[in-house]
Amino acid sequence: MTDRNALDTLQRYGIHPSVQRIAIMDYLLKHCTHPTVDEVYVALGKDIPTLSKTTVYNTLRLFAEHGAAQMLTIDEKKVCFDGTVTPHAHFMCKRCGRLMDVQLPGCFQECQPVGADFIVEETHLYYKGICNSCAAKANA
Amino acid sequence: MTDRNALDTLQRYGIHPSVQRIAIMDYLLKHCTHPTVDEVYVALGKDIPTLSKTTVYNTLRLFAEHGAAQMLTIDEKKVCFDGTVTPHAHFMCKRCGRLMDVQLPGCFQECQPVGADFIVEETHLYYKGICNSCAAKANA
DNA sequence: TTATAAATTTGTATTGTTTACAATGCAAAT
DNA sequence: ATTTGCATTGTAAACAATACAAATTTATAA
Repeated sequence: MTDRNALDTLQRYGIHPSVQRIAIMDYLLKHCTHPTVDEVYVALGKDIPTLSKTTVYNTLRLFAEHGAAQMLTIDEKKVCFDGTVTPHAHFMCKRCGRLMDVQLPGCFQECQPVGADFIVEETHLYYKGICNSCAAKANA
Repeated sequence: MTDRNALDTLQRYGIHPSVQRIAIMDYLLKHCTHPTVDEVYVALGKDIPTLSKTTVYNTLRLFAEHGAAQMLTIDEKKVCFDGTVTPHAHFMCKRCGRLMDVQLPGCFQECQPVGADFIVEETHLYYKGICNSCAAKANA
C-alpha cells in the first residue's frame, strides 16, 4: 500500500518540500485525470493567488526527474502529468481526448525489447482509439 | 515485402497524390531517422523552393490520419514522423536525443489491454534510457 | 538574534511550434 | 471557356514552454 500523502511522497523521492510543491503534489495525487500544467495552475491559483506558472512547470518537471511523477507525451498538443508511478498503461480517446489508466497486460513483465543495445530507464505503453462513451454516442 | 515507392504508398492509403505529397512521402520512406516537420521542410526546400511549411504540417498529419505514417510524440519538444507503419517499438536516448526503431518483443501480439472498455486503433510502445554509445562515452 | 548564503518562487520577455484562415493556384469535369 | 473542388501558399495569431533576473523565502552560521 503506497502512501498517497503529498509531503511523505516528496520526502520519499528526496524532494525538498515547500508550500507550492506540496500543493502541486497533493493535486496530482487527488486528481487522477492526468492534468496539464495549465490545469494545475488554474486549479491551485484559487488557493495560492501568487502562484506562478513557471513554478508549476519547474515543479512538475522536478517531480518527473525524481521519479515522483510521470510525464506523459501522448497528446501531441500538451504534456500531461500522472501522480501514479506504479507501472501501468494508458488509453487516449481520439474523439473526446480523455486520458485514462489501463492495467498492464499480464504478459508484459516478460516483454523485454529484442536485441536491445541500450539501457532502459522508462517503458511507456499506450493505446489510442475510441472510448466506450464516444462509441455509444456515435450509434445514436 | 512492402512497396516503398512513394506514389504507390499514397495510393494504397487512398491519398490523392501531388508533387508535394509524393516528395514528402518519398523523404519519409528514404530517411528512417524519424524526421520532424522542420527537417522535412528544410530538406525538401532545396528541390521545391515554393514549399510551404503549412503544407508539410498538413501533409504529415494527413498521412498519419490515413495510416500511411506514424506520428511519434515521444520527445516532448517536437513531434516526429515515421514512414514505417509495420508494428515496431522505439527507443529514445535521453542524452543524445536519438530515436531508433526497436523490434517488438515476441510475446507482444498477445499483449492486449486488460478489461478494455474501448476500441483500440493504435498501440504505442517505447523505451527511454541511455544508448550504448552515450554509455560508452560516460565511461571514458 | 542577526547576518549571510542558498534555494525557491515570481513575473516578464522571448522563443519556437503549431494552427487558422483567406487568397491563390491548379486540374479535372461540365 | 467556365465552373467546381481540392491543394497549396503565406501571413497572422494562438499557445506552450523556456530563459532570466529580481524578489522572496528558507536554511545555516556567526
